[in-house]
Amino acid sequence: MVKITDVARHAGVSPSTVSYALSGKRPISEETRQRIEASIRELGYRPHAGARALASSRSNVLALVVPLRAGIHVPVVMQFAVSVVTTARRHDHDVLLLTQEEGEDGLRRVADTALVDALIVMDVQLHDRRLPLLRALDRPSVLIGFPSEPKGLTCIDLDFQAAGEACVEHLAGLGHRVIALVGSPPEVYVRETGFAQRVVRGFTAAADRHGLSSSVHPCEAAPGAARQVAEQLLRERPALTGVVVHNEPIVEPLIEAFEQLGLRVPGDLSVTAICPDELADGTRVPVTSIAIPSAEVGATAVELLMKKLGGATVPEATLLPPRLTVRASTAPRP
Amino acid sequence: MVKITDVARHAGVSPSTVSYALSGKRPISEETRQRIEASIRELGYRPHAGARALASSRSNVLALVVPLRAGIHVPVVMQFAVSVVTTARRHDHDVLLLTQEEGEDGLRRVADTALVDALIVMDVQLHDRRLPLLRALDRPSVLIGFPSEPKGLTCIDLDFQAAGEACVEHLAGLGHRVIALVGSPPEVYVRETGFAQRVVRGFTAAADRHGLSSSVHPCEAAPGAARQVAEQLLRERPALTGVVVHNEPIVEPLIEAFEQLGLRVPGDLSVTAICPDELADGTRVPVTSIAIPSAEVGATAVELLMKKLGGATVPEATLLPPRLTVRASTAPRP
DNA sequence: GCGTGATGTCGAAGCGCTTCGACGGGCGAA
DNA sequence: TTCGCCCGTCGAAGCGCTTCGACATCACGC
Repeated sequence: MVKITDVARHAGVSPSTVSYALSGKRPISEETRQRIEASIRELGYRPHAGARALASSRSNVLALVVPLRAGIHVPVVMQFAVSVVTTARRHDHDVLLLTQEEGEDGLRRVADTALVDALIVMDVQLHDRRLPLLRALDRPSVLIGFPSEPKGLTCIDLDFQAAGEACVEHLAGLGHRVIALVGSPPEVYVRETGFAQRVVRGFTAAADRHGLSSSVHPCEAAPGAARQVAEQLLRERPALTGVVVHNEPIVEPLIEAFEQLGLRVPGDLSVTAICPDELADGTRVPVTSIAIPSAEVGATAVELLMKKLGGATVPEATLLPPRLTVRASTAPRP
Repeated sequence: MVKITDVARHAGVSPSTVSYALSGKRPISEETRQRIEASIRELGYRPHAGARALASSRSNVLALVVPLRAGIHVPVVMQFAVSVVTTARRHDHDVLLLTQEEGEDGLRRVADTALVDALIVMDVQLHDRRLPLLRALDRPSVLIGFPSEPKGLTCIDLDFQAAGEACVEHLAGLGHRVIALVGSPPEVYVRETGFAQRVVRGFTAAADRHGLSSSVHPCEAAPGAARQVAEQLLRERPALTGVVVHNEPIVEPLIEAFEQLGLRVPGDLSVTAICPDELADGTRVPVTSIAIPSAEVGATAVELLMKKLGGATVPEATLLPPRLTVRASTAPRP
């Protein structure tokens, strides 16, 4: 293994000079730097990560805690993770993957052993058990999702309430007067994941504001359940012309159910969804939707973390504004 | 931060004794060990990862390189990753997440800086550009998938050839005489990913062995393409009664296409697939399938790596036997 | 001509841990 | 009784890097 002393000798300088040339923490003459860089290339020098971490008390590694639970849309998690890794690399950091399963002990472990400099925690619940620990830890963290009490933490997510509102605005703008929200499975609300309730809140508030008749319907993430909800809606709310779906797996089945029940989309019924773009684009009738901007959330989370590592203070809450993409599933009220 | 000298002082022993008590590399009297463990608990001691890595030249971190490419079924990757993390933790290791995008430089970087002790590389192609590097690296690695020349490497994957065969055996056992394989998109074969060809080979060999009439049809991963293939099959091979699908996204669309064309599954047509169990179970007609055992592959990959790190030699090729689960989509020939 | 402040470089002291050689005491074999 | 050996423990020497203080050099203003 070639080490910093080898480079120093080869370049005719002291090890500390090499170190400073690499880190830029002290001025080094252009000429010396050139010589050092040439030596580094020639010898193929790579600083030892452990030694660096020990001496500088910075590992240049971020922890990413991913959820395992059922009901989480896996591609979104993956996209998020990839975006975190990519952005972290841009800041010369690597990413350690942890699973929810490891729980608080896992967080404590990687933080206390100085394996990581900072943490990103996905799928934060309203009353997440990890919150006290995250507040107490001596390393910065960023949470994806909003707990009920974000004081002292840094949180980021899509603004789900605004997303719910935006869907309603869009439908209202098209003249719809009777609308429904087909939501996530009941357990998601019980679990207090926050974002599901926020959609409901935004949906209801906007509907009220526009004087629309609205209703909310939790729904299991299975095609059969979608069919049932569709039937129920036709039965109980025959004047319905607008639907907002916040439940990835049933977007397509729900539309099909409506069509099999004789409603054309968007001819008789307009449908909008809050879901990843790939999903909205991949259905037979492309769906007007608000994207889950997982890549953007991931990148922003890393940027926030970098600022915190740099000693800057960042806002406690970062809400990404929803962006609605109009596709083929919505039309003016018939 | 509490360090090993603090523990040593508190327990009335020397730092090296604490170290040996922790690592078990030298005998320590039961009594002393007890005392040390008590001190560790009381002080909340956690060894510094960087210091440990520096002194022992073991970071206890594994690199996991995940693919990004389109056409890869994301949930499978995620499931695999989770399984790797879980198994690694069981061996007191952590997992660093790398993306394919980083390429050879990324591999070299984490290996040369001693950030990781070993590597797991997913989605290995037949003529993967990373192979020479992996062979040359001074740390062990395990590949998921088989290159054309696995000499000097350690590879593991589902035995896709046997999987193709098993599907045919199943259909043949049910009396089917005319069968077809609906495969992956053409570019997958061009890309030389190996596993797709292996399925074809197994399929064809088994069909020949049983004297069945067989054909192979690459297919894009889109519902429209599924429909086209279905029509083509009905037109060109009217006696067809058995189909093997190796293309996750179109399993369901293909079955639907057949049914819309007037064929009942499994009444008129038996369908088997090679796909994740969740997918096979989630369709309207649950599909008889051979699972992609991602969790098992991940766990086994880690175990192999641990053996290699322990100095043991492991087989170059590990092929996981296919397991066929009979569901509702196959029946005896009408 | 001299103090002053950058500028560029060096040497040495750690960072916290592992590991090697050494050593004292107890035990069985001779 | 003595020799040798194993067991349990200690001290010290690193592992490869960063960083702090020191120092020499040079340009500048007065």
